[in-house]
Amino acid sequence: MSDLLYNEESISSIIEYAQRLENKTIDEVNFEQNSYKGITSTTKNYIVQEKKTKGGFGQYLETAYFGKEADNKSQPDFPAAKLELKASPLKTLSNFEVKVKERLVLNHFTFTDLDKEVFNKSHFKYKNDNILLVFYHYNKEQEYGQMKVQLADLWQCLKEDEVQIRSDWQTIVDKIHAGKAHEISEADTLYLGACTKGATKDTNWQVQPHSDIKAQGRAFCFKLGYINHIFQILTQRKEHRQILETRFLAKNETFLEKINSIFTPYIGKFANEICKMRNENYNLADKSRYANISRRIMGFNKDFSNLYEFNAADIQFKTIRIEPNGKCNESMSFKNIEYCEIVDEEWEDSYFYNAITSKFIIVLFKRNEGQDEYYLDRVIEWQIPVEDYHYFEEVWTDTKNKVALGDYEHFMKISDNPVSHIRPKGKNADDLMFTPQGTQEKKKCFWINQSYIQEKILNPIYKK
DNA sequence: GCATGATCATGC
DNA sequence: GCATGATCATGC
Repeated sequence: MSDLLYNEESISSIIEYAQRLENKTIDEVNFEQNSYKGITSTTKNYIVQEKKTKGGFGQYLETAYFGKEADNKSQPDFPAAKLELKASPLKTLSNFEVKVKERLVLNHFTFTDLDKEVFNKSHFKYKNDNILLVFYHYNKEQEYGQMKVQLADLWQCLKEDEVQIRSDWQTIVDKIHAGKAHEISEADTLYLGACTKGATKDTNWQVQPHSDIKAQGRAFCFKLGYINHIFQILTQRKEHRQILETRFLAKNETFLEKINSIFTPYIGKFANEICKMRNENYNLADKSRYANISRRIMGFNKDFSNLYEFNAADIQFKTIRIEPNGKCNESMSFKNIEYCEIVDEEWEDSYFYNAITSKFIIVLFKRNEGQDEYYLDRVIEWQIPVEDYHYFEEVWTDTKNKVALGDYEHFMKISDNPVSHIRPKGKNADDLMFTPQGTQEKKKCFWINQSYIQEKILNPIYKK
């Protein structure tokens, strides 16, 4: 007890101790501190680093730095301070932007236990009220003690985002109450998710209280978009910047309510009329003009980073044009594939998985028979049905495998899969991106098939 | 008519 | 300069 370099009962003492790691590695700081105290050897039983596993850094942090026994207890890691310790790996993209690599897995639960809980006395709240997040640069070539820590700070999810976290928690519990634990999806919720565990996914089947159907065991997690948002917020607070702190929603207001109120004045108006009303330029040469009108109405900057809730929930904001017969002509594109990234990703931590399990808000512009111009028809919410995820996974896995093999010519086509395909998406055919092989290839991205958008989004609304 | 490849204004 | 969110153009 007494040889700890921090006070176990004090959140601020533990955080101060954790922040000594910032911009350093665990081994560096341990060495400095041991030298200072004149300690030449240690009796602490550090984890032997044989094989790097998921969670390995977190265990090393807990034992080698905080001097604790790694355990699986259901209480927070620092019980006296009611503080949970979590390590979150970072990665650096090809444009040098630093992003969180994986969603953050929190406590596991059984459906039977969770069925009986109320939020205020929930195990989730008990364990995750105060989380000390340690963000570190994951590098598979390095030992845990050599990986650089970038940021360590406290995140109090209920203090920051109580309404949404409560609502997400309740959404998950309500599915258990309804005997639908087997239908739980990460797309049901915005910040807090209920995720399956990758490795044991196919064997971990559990009973649920209100149905005989077995369901995959799950854990709470901060969805990838939310943990990235937390990382941005904490980084900005550290730099005393406050860009992201403006809330989009009033308390208890839903996205759809807020969005409908913003769009109401423009419903039924043609695109050029909307621009006139808003004193904006209407440029027919702009291929994204409908999307740009929608985004300007919302008051976004490009990546939502001025709108707290959009950023936190990683909302997919899309605009579709609909023809007089109720059809759309185009597939839907996503970000370019980072060839160097995808080969190291796992499906459930990939950008594309994150996108398809996010909420979609879709602005629909429509054209009637005899009209040349599209008018703003409505704004809808949508999410991809969980039973279709495996199709997206097939396309993603096929793409990852082909990139790993250096085959950039035979990605899946629109006719190869009912939901998704790969297509070019660059400035032109000379717009290239580096590959793991060190070569450069045409920029391409995942697309959701036009036929799938037609069937799942448009037919339910426009089919006569 | 549709699948596929190519392209472009915008905003940061 | 570049990613984004799309639409356009071509050829079968």
